[in-house]
Amino acid sequence: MAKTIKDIARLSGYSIGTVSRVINNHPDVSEEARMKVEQIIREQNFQPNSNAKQLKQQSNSAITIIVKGYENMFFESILERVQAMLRDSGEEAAVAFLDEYANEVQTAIQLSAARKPKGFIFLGGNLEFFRQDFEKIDVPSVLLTNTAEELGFTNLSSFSTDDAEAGYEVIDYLAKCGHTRIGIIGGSASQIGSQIGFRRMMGCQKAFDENGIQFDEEKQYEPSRFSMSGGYESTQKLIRKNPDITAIFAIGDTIAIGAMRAIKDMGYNIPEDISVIGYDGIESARYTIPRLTTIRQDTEALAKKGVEDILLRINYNHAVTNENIPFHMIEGESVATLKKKQ
Amino acid sequence: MAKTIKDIARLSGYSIGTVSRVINNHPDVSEEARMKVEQIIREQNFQPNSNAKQLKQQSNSAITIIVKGYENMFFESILERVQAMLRDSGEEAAVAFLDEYANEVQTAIQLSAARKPKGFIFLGGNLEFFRQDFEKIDVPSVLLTNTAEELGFTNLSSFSTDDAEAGYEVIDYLAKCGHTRIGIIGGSASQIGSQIGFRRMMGCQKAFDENGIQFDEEKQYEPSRFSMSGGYESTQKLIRKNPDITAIFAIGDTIAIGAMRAIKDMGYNIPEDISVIGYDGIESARYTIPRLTTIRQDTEALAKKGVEDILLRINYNHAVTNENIPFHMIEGESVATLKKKQ
DNA sequence: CTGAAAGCGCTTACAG
DNA sequence: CTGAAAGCGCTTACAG
Repeated sequence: MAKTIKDIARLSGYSIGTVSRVINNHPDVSEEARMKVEQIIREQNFQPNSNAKQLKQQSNSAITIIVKGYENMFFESILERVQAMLRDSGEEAAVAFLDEYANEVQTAIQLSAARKPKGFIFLGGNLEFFRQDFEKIDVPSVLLTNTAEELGFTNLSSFSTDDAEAGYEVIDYLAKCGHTRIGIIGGSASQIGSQIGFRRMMGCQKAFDENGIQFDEEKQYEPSRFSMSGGYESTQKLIRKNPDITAIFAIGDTIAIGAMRAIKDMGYNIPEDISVIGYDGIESARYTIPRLTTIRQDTEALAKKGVEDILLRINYNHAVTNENIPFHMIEGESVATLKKKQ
Repeated sequence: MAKTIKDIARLSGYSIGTVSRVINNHPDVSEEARMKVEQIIREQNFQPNSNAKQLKQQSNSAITIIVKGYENMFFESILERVQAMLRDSGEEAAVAFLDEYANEVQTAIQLSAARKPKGFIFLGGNLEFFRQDFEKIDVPSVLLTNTAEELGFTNLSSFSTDDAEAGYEVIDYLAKCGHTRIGIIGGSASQIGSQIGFRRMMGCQKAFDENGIQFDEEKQYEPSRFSMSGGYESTQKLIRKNPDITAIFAIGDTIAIGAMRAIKDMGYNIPEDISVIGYDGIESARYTIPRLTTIRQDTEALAKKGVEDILLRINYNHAVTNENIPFHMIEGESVATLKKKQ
């Protein structure tokens, strides 16, 4: 049978009020009482009931990590890091996996009502959902891999990669390698600026323009879920529409891995016939055959800064931060340099 | 401001007792009252306070999922499924990632004292740790991917694949394909029967014997963490020790993916020079180039049965179950059939 | 079928 | 410094 604060009170000879004060390190307890109560607590191996405590304090349950997408290996690696860091700080972490297209803010609102989490960490997020409903959330939150700066919420920090800049770099790199017939897969570019994919596309467009390359979104872009099967299918569609394509930019490594397999299954070689470039820099990308060329997002920094920021804001009255984390391109073996046409 | 059951009572014109009965689907409520109360709940977007509920019901905090290993993609896929199923049942899930070699039972004991979880789901586990300390855990628990049958705990179910049988099938398959110089990587075979790797090895040994194939563990086996980098390194070691090897059995797909990359980097082709066969049947294995031949563990069944079992045992007095889930081999493109020597 | 009331284990003004 | 007591939001016998 679990002990309660009442048992400790009885055993120690003090009241439950005093026991509670000892447990919560209140200053106004005599040294004598503190010693005695602590001894009994140790003897009885007593642990306060967190339900009662939280009910009374109107406080809050575990920090909740909301992961958008079941099959996105990039988020999985961040999740593992975030949970481990939270754990090292003595914070429990609840996790909710959501469909990639689900409304993560609605989910957070529901969880808020039911369990009052201390805070939320979003792995991926659609800014439109935040704009609509995030005001209903009043606990410190962090958005990872997308920037929330433009929203201006005072309880939402964000750490992300400069997606436009990275998108620019990818296309510019392909152009410098001599590619002019380039396809892009992944995300849903049509969304009005709220999605990761959109910002990456903006950067791409700039690089197309600067390099004088034609890009017909209708024809050379194919949306895709952030999954291997999504990448596989959208690549098939893209190549059927554009049989003369020489390079594909998959805006997520998970998508890229599906793309590579599709290219192979359609009888082409990578990179001889079609080059592939990814985005994220997940561990798997270092083991594909051929190795994937990709943009490496700094997972450790993303996780570390996100966790530090939320812990600080949960415990103190710190202001939010919106920060871009540097990225860099990793050259693998999946991009070919084309001969210049004379 | 969050609504309480009191607000719903006031707004609906019924008492809080009746509201509570509606929420908990008690039978003795008039249809009329049920409709009215449910309508108000919907209108107000009311969520019961789980702290109060759990306090009253003397129940406990979230079901905790303990994942052994940070980089094992097989566990990641089960984790996502388990969390989603728990969520659909209205159960919150806390997650703790541990190092592959950490003591998961000690971790569970610590978490028990601090938060009294309703139950534990272990993704992977070392039977030796369970034997030593699991008696200290008194909540319903489930071990996934390893069998706990021999331990006889009355609060620990287990669902797993018949590892010995599957190991046997792998080696027998390679033998039938004409392979006689076979290497095995992954796990730590030397452990005394407690580890997954050991049971798989037992099955392998049987197949070696039946097929009259030599297997010198010292020379043809290489331990490895369940990670891509682990697979990469152990494959390098194995091939250096056995340059004439024609097939490698990696006892986890994550390991196998590392192995394939290592083989390639050493200048060999798969499967022409060296065949590779994996274990688990993770999604990534369907996208490798070449596609990985592997043993598919039934992830959905593992997750589904594990969750159903723990929910039943949390709420009722059901007995534990120890069940083997059927597996099957998926033939990919990573195993070559050798010409019979005359 | 419904309401009034006790009580889950805790925290925290309040009074002394 | 300490105790008695109210109350957090819920569930559930009990009485009607």
